[in-house]
Amino acid sequence: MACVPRRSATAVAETRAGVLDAAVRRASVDGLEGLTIGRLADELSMSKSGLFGLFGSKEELQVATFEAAVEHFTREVWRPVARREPGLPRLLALVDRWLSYHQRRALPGGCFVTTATIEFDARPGPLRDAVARARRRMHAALEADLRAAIDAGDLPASTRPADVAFALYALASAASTAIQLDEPGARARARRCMRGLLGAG
Amino acid sequence: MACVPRRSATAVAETRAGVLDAAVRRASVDGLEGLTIGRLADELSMSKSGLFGLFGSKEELQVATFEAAVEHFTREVWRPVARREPGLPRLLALVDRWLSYHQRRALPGGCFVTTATIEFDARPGPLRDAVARARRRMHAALEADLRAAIDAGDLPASTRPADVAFALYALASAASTAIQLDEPGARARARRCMRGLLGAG
DNA sequence: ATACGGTACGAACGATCGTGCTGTAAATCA
DNA sequence: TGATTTACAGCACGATCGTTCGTACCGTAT
Repeated sequence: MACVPRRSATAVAETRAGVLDAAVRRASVDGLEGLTIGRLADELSMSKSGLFGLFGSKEELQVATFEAAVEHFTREVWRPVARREPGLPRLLALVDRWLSYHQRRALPGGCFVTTATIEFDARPGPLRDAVARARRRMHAALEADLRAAIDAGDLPASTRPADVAFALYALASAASTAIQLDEPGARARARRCMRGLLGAG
Repeated sequence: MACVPRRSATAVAETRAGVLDAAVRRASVDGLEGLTIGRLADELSMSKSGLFGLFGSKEELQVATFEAAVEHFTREVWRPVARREPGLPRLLALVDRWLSYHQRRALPGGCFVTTATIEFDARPGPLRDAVARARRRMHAALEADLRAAIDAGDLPASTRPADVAFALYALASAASTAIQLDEPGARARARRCMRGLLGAG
C-alpha cells in the first residue's frame, strides 16, 4: 500500500483511518473483544507495535473503533435523509434507509452498534459509557422527529415518543439479526412492523 | 462441595451441572467467546484439564453452555406459564414473566440467548446453528399462541402471527439491553409496547 | 478377583495475547 | 540548517489461551 517509511501529517491520518476501517469491519463480525492487534496488524501489513502506538492501549483502540462505526452508521443511514422534512416523512425514509443498511450488509457482521451494546451493557467501563451515550443520542433524534410528527398531526396526540423510539430501535436491531441468520422475508417483516408503529400501511 | 475423589454417576452429573451453571452465569456477562476454561476452572477449584476433559473442546463447552442457558430460560419463563390457557391469556402472562426475568437479573449479564445470537449470527459453525435453532423454536411457540388468540377472536383476523412474534422477541431483547444500561422505566416501556402489540392497554 | 472406562489431576506444549523497550528515519520547528 | 519530535519497525516480555500428555484413582462389568 504505502512504502514503509512515510509520515506526513496526512499520511498518518490515512493510516489511522485505514486501521479503523479494517477494525470496524472485523469487529462487526467478531465483536470488539474479538478484535486483536496482532491480526489487525497482519491484515494491514503493519507491525503490532506500530499499530499499538497509534492508540496507546487496546481499550482506546476499541473506543476509537466504536466511534468510527457510529460515524459510519450516521453517514450511511442518518445523513442521507437529513434533508427530508422533519417528522413523519423523514422517519419513513429513515426506516427504509436503516433496513437497507442491514440488508445490503454494509458491514459484514450486521449492526455494529447493537453488537457492541450487547457486548458491553453488563461491563462497566469506557466502552459501556460510549455505547450508552450513542444509544441516548439515537433515541433523542428519533424522539425529536416523533414529536414533530405529532405536532404536525401525522401521529395521534396520544403517541408516546419515547415508547415508539424504543420500539423502532428494537425492531431495527432485531432485523439485523434476522438478516444475518438468513431468515426469509426478514427485511419486509421488519418494515411492516416499523411502518405500523408510524401509522402507515 | 464434594470431597475431591469421587466419581459415581450422580457425582459426575453434579460436577457437570455445576460447571454449566457457572459457565452460564459468566458467559451472560462476557459472552460465550469470553468464556475461558482456565478462569472457569479456577472459580470452581478444578483443574483446567479436568474441566476440559468433561467437554472435549471449548466449542463443545460453548454449545453445552448455550443449551443450558436455553434450558434456564425455558424453566424460568416458559414453564411457569405453560399451564395457562393457550392464546392471549398465556401470551400476556408470558410477557410479564419474560420482562421480570430480565428485571430481576436472573442472569447477571442480561438475556443470554440474545447475547449469544448477536455474537454468532455472522460466524458459521455449530454455535450459529444452535442459536438459529433456538430462535426458530421460540418463534414457533409464540406464533402458535398468536394463532390460538386469533382463532379465539382475541386478536383481529388480519394479525400476522409471524410479524407479531418477531416484534415481541425484538422488544424483549431490547428490554434486556435497556435494563442492563439502567435506563429508567425500561421495563414499563417494554411492557406497554408488548401489550400494545397484543391489543391490550 | 481382575480388567477396563472415564474422571480428574499436575505439568507442559506451542501459539497468541497486550504491552513495553530501543532504534531509525522522516516530518516539523527553531 | 540543526534540533526535536514522532510514526513506525523489530524484538522481547510475562501472562494466558486451548490442548495434550502421563498418571492415578474410583466405579462397574467381567
